[in-house]
Amino acid sequence: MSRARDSGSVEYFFNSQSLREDQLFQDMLPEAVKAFEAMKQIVLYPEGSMIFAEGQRPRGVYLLSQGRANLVMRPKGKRARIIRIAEQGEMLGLSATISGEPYEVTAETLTPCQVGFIKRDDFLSLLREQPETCFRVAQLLGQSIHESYERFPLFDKTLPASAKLAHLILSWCAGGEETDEGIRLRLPLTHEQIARMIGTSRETVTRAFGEFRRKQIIQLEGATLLILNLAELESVAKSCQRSQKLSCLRNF
Amino acid sequence: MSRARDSGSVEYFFNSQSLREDQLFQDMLPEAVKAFEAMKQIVLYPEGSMIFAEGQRPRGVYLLSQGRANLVMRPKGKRARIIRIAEQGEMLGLSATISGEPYEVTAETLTPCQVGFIKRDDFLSLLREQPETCFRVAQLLGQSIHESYERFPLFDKTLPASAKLAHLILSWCAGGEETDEGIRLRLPLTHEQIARMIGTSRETVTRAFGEFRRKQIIQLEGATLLILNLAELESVAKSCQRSQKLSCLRNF
DNA sequence: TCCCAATTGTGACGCAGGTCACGTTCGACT
DNA sequence: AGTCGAACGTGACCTGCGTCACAATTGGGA
Repeated sequence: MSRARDSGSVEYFFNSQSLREDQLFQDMLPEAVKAFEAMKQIVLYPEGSMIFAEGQRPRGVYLLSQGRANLVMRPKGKRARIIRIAEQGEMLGLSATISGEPYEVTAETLTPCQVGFIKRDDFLSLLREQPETCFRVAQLLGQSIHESYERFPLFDKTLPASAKLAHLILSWCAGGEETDEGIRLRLPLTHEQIARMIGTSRETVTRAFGEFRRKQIIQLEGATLLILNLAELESVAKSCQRSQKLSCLRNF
Repeated sequence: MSRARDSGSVEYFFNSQSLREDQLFQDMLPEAVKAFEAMKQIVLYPEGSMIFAEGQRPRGVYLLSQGRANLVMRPKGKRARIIRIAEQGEMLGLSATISGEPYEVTAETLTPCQVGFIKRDDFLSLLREQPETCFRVAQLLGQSIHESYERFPLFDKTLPASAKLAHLILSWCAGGEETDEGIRLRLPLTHEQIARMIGTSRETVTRAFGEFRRKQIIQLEGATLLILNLAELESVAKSCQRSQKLSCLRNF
């Protein structure tokens, strides 16, 4: 598929900090880790295949050990909304597996993926046998809730599209590389994908990028993004929607 | 404040099913419940006061035993967005208390409230002592994640306002009373509050209600809402945004 | 090297809905 | 019953952005 947007060892910056397998293993007793590994079975998925779909009864948790996957919601009849892009090391389907509710999102592989799978029953009984692990999982779920609230502005209708794009870019900065010109980072996403992450159209994303470039806020060279004016970007992100121009004028 | 919108024994239908104290107690060992109760301290909040604010380091969990509270996010400089209205019996601040992340939302009392409070350290050590409770809490968090994804359409910009209102109304139906005319339920919210739940303006809510009434989908008498045509309401909720009229016409 | 499909860039147009400005109705309290 | 503030109802206007259409790049494979 496509141009060389994802060639090489791309590192994503805006992935989940919490739902990572290593987050779970850290602090875990060695034998717990061993039991965990023992019940894990490895499955390979080709690019573009579906790991699970929203609405399905939860079969268990998936550990994305290799590859990258899209987490989307598809309100029927509409373009799928990208909730998040999951990177290697993440656990998928955790909340559904624990609560027994259906999977909330659909996971589709963006690259060939190697995935570890643990059946729901096995996972639950492991949690009951290992209170430490169970506690850790509860913490991870709590963090994951926190992260979804942080993503909230991206879904907020009342923000103008440029503010949402600014928000998204800012969320990537953490993983960027500081230079004396500004923060430099790789941007291995098409405008189309970005549009589906912030709930807008491809053209609007293109135009917003153009506007940022004109304002010297960012600079683009291929898939490399250079943030020249972080402060201004932050102010755009906050820009509290519609111009109050009119109200101001009226005061005269 | 206000007209008699909330006089009498109002029952809300669209509250959380998962973050309820009784959900937690169910299946809990009697002594666990007792330990739980023992560390709970009761606090009274007058109407309009704040229980906790988004961004604050978590002090502990709050059990809303009497009264009603607003959970809002306030992107600074903008009208607060109502995430959910919490009813008596709900636990607030659970995910933040467990994960240690700051509270994600602000909780403000809409009526005088009686609230039980458990300090974070106490709560955490209780979870470590009682694996059963810990497991139960993890399940509740999972369910709570599921519920937030269900609320997702309300935040989706691409849906027209009327569809989001329809969604919201549908989420109330579960608690309604079946009659031969349709589902009857109390609607103790102002248009302004509803607007802030679906991210639109007060006027738009008023107009959407008017449209539903004209189409004989609903009927309003004071704060009582009668749903005449459930099927039509569902179809409005799904109405997949912008009219494709133009594209259709072009086919000829 | 050339070609081609996938991306990016840009203008034109239309409309949903935010905002303002009013008028109307409701219900609580005196 | 009269008053008054809150909530509801409605028209006018304007803007952001979705959509369509088409041009200009870009980079990987033949």
